[in-house]
Amino acid sequence: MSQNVVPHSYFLKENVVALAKELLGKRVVTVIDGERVSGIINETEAYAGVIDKASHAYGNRRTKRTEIMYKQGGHIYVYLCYGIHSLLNIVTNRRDIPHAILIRSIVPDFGLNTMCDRRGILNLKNIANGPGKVAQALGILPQHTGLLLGEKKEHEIIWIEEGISVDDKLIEATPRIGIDYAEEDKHRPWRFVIPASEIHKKIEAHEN
DNA sequence: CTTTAGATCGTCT
DNA sequence: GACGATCTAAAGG
Repeated sequence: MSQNVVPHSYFLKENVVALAKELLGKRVVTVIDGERVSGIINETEAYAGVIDKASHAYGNRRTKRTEIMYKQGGHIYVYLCYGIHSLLNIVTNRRDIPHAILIRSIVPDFGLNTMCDRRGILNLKNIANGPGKVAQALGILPQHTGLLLGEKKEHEIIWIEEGISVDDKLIEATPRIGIDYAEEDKHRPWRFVIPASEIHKKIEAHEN
């Protein structure tokens, strides 16, 4: 069932922007609280560390919170935003290069019931289309910071699978969301999106 | 459909 | 002490 797992070494790649784009179409899987759920990634943002004013690690900022970003690629960084929302990031690049990719949206393809329970009943279409919703649907919390992709810890595990192929022409690149403070870096087109409808087509075609 | 306000707390200044 | 890599409900058009 879990063939085509992407090894965490995949996230050692240097180009975080290219990597964020490549993540589209891949599948995130979690087993947390004994519940397995997964979804196809359809929106990401790249955060280019030291040189990127939108990044928590801008200017080589090293604090207790950002320390995880300086580990090798493939680690999980979960940021608590507005005191309420957990945001799921994957650290990339080699040790001491604090790059990260924010997963902003997934199209659920397994464990819909569990996701609905975790989120509270809502429009199925909007169950994981936003960074806070993604983490909540997957059962991810700030305490999961430090997990390495594919490595089980206390019966909890998160990994990435190849998922589905995506047509490059469907990918839209836009400025990142919610980073007005980032001055000249706020316009960089480092957010990548595929319409959820396109993912649905692929998922259905695959099942038939 | 769009706009707006309120929730809520760890982190850094 | 201020402020977020956000979401929702409610109110208005």
